[in-house]
This record gives sequence, C-alpha cells and structure tokens, in this order.
Amino acid sequence: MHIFRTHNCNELRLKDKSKPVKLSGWVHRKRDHGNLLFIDLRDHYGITQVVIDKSNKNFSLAEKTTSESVITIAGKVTPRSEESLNKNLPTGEIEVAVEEYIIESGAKPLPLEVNSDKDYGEDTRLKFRFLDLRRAKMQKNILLRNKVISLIRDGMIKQSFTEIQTPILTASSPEGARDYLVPSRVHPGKFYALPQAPQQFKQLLMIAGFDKYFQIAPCFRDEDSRADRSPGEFYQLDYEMSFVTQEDVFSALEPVLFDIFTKLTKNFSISKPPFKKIPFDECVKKYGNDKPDLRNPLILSDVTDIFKGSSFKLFAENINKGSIVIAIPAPNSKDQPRTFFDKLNNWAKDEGQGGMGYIQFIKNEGKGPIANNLDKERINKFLKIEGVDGNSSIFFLCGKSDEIREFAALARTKIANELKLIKENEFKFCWVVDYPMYQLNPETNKIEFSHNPFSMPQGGLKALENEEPLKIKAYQYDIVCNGVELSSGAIRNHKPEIMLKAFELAGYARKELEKEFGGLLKAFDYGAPPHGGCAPGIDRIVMLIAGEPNIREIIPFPFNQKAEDLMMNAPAEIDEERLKELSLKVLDLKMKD
RNA sequence: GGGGGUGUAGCUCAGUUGGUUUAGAGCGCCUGCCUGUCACGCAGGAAGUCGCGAGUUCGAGUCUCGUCACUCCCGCCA
Repeated sequence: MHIFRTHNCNELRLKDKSKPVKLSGWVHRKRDHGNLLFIDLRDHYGITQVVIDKSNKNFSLAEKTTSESVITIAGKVTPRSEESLNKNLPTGEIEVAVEEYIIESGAKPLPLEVNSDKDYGEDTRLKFRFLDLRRAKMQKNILLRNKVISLIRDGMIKQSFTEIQTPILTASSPEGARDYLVPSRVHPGKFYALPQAPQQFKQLLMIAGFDKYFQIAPCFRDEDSRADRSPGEFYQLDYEMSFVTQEDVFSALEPVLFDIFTKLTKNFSISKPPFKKIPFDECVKKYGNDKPDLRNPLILSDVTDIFKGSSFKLFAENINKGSIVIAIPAPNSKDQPRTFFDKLNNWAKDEGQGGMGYIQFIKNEGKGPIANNLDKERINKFLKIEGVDGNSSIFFLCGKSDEIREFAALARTKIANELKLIKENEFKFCWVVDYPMYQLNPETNKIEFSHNPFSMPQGGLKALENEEPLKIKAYQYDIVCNGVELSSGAIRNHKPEIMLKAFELAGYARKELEKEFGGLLKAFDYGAPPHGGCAPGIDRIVMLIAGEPNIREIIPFPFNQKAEDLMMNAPAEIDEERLKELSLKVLDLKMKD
C-alpha cells in the first residue's frame, strides 16, 4: 500500500465498501463525542468523513489533533446507515473507519479559519495567503483561472497561433506607465526594465515571420492600485497576426472569448460572435465613455439645441457659455414618486454636480419644474428622443462637454440600477473602434497620442500630411464586456515613413524616435508584413466570470495596495555588499523630511 | 500627492444623547461531560493599552484636534 494514500478525499463511494484504504489530508473539522470522533478529512479534491472511537489505540492522538493539521489514516470503507447519510457530500454515503492514524504535520491555532467563509482583513489574508488559498472560495477562483488559461491555449492553438516567450528583462519604454527597473551588475549605472507589455517583441515576431503569435504574457507596471488593478504585475492574452485586417483580429478572439464565457458560466446569456462594433465618437455620445455596459438599455442624447435660447434660463445661459445638455431617459416611470427624482438629484449634488433636472411624462404630458419653464413645442421634441415615449421621464445634465459626459456615464448606470434595468446574468461584448489617433493635452495644449503610438492611422501618410491631426482616426480598438475594458489593440503601423510622420505630429524628433524605438524601427526597413493584434487582460476575464469585484480575489499571490508582499516580505532592503556590486547607493531617506 | 470610509478580545462585529458596577456577543482557543455527528451538543474558563498621542469634561470606547494603519476612489494606467 502507498505510504500516503490509495485514494483522494473525493473518490470513495458505496461501491468501495469494505475496501482497505489510505487517505491523507487536512483536518477540516472535528466533531468529538467523547468516546466517538468524526473528522472531515479534506484535500484538494474533496472531503471524506473518517471515524474513530475509544477502542482504537490512536483515539487520544486523534482527539488532540488540531484543525488544519495534516494526517494520514488507514482504515476500511464503511457504508453509512440510512439516518447518517450526508447528501451534501459526494462521499456522503460512506465513511472510513480508522485503524492507523499518523499526524504528518501538526497545525498551531489559526490566524484565519479555513473551514468558514467569514471575512478577514486583507493584511491577515495576504500574510497567511497559504491558509487563505486553502479556503473553498479561493480554491474555486484559482481553479477558474486555470480553466480560463487552458481554454485560451486550446482556442489559440486550434487556430494555429504559436505560443512564444518574450524577455522579462528588457529596455525601459518612454511612453506609458512607470517601469519597474532592474540594475545591471555588468553595466554600472544602467538598468533593465520589466516589460509593460511585450508590444515591440510581438511586432518583431511578426517581422520574423511567425505569422500568428500568442502568449499568456506577464506585464509589469508601476502604477497605484485599484479594486480592478493589481499593482506590480498582471497577465494578458497577448496576440498578434500578420497580413490581417481589423476584422481578422476580431474574429480570432471572439470565438475564444465566447467559448470561455459559455463553458465557465451557468445560465448566462453571452454575446455571440460577431460582437457589436461601435465607433468611438458614437460610443462617447451614446454612453458617455468608451467602455459601455450594453446590458444597460439607456442611451444618452445631446439636447443642447432644444434648450438653446429657451425660457429655462439656467440651461440656456450655460449653453451660451459653452455648456451642453445631455438627456438620459428613464422608461416606464410615470408612476415614480417625487422622491425618486429628488433622490437622484441629491445623488448628483453629492457627486459634485450642480444637480440633475428632469421632466416626467404622464400620458405625453410633461411635468415637473423644467417642464413648467419650457414651451410646449420644445417639450414635445423630447418625446422624439431615442428611448423615450409618453410614459418616460428624462433626466438632464448640463455642463462642459468632456466632464459632463463622464458624469452622464455614471448617471446612466445609476438610473438603470435604480430602475433595475441591468440583467445580472448577461455578458455583453462589443468592440469600440475608430479611436482618434491624437488628442489634445489640456494642460500643455500639445497634441499627443491618444492610445498606442504604433497604430496605423486611417488614411495612412496622406491623412497625416493633409488632415487636421485631431480628426484623424486610427485602426485602434478596445474590447469591452459589461462596462469593463478588457483590452485594446490595433492594426500596427509597419511603414517607417508613416511612423516618422506620426511621431513628428506628436512632437517627437526623428533622433528621439530612433533612440527609443530603434530596434523596431530598423526592423521595418527589412521587409515588415502588415500586422495587428490585441491583448485582453486575463485577470479581468477571470474577475467577470467569478463575479469578483476585487482583482486580488483571483490572483494567487497578489501584492497589497501598497505593492508589498506581506508573506515574502517584498520589497526589502538589500545588503550593502550587493548594492555595491550593482553600483547603487541608497540615499538617506530621512534627509527628505 | 489628494478625498471618503473604517479601526473595540486571536478573528468577525455590537456598544444608545458623553454617565450602571469588572466593555459585551459569535467564532476560535483551553478544561470537563458526551458512541452517530456532519456549522455536533452541554457546562465552565482564559483572553482587551477600545490603533496611537493630545485636548474638552466632574466623567471619554463615545466629542474635538493631530497622527498611524487598513480600505475604496481621484491623480496615474502609451
């Protein structure tokens, strides 16, 4: 017999009765009846009840065993009597009557209970992550993560993508987030950087002729954390394809996502490929931002023209000063009481807005303070807005274009939630396409790349030379699910002359470009295929399927909010010797105060 | 760097307008009893610098100020 186990803890059934077996696992829970003791023995696979009584020489040893100790028992599979069946356990028809009992590794009193789903503070959970990971929810989430990754591999390999690793120690990139830097021993004063994404490498792989590449790619960015953003590192499904249009990039990913979401959820309705495509400009107009939650049926409308020059002075005057007015419909709200509108108005004020006015239509008749100050002709125009009928209400937000659209996106979600319009069991995907190539930095008043500088501008060199830069679109796109931005991607710019011009418009001199992106730029001079790709965030996909609002719930060993690993004690101070080796000197930080 | 929320037993939390003795509950832990439980039960016990510091007050877990920690958000995230 094997020294540790003949079966795992989720294997034994009635058909195994009378078999001599050996099991190993953790003491999940003990029920001590004095002369009779039940132990729920747990391993990765499940739980089996083992029973031992006073007649056994090991009884007192078993009684003394603490929760989460690791034990090995040998004994006989015994059917349970009718009254003592446990229908909640797959192994609930049997138990194992203990003969041999060995404590492999005792456990001290626990800082957190493995056998409960009680909430613990995150510092406790992260400090004792190995215990936290034993708990049912974390086991489930990590297994889900594994399934997502394995379905990604299956789906990509099936489409003849080649999985290729790219360097972890590479060069710092000038654009984007802060890099994590690694000092070089061999080259004093010089640094490697961890990649923020394998962007340049995947383009070089296309130029190298690998045609279709993918990788479960670790990405490192030194950013501050959010609930949906782990500081330090995260993973992307990074992929890139040669000789493709935007449509080809989409149709490579769509079946993979559809497959993952379909196989790993129950009773959810999932967008079927091809996913909806929404141009960026239209998206911002209709939803307020570029990551729409399409489960929400409400659509924003610009009603500035209707209020312009009207007798509703508050809006009319602000419009003259350059403000716009956005309408958000609230369908079937003729019976909503005054408090419904007051509540939302107060919410808007709490969020720092002037307020959120409204018109309530009851049988085509407009009511409320705004309606009282507007002529009938204008009021009737509201009935023609998308998503509005004679029993709707309309909320209005007035302000400067960019800021008020951003808030309208929040209000759209808030109103839909209040009216319970968002279905919980849906995953709705869309592509946001035609991103602008450039945007104006309001602080410096300079033109900068709005997204990825390597994207191909629509219209190519001609557009860059002849058109107003802020009007140029790029073959640049995002994929969004339920209001969560999963990734962005682009058809790349593979022509050096277009790239030089594109960077020139963003204020980069040729020399600068050659210094920062020399490797890639040089490669374009030796036969570069047209190519494009995308890189959806794996952590966010797992979050969506797991229904977890916090990214740290689906990462085995995440940093805390301050980018520390409390279990491994990272980051940590380094010996003087090793600093010297790296030609580094730590400044006295107290000097700063 | 900025804003909001939280901080009471090992853990999760309650604690009224500032006033009732020794600041409570559940889980965990320790002791005893218990041979059919499955969140076993019963009886008892240990366990607290109410984050820290100052202030107001006859009196502070409770109010004020400062500070620290945790958490969510803004900035940041080509």
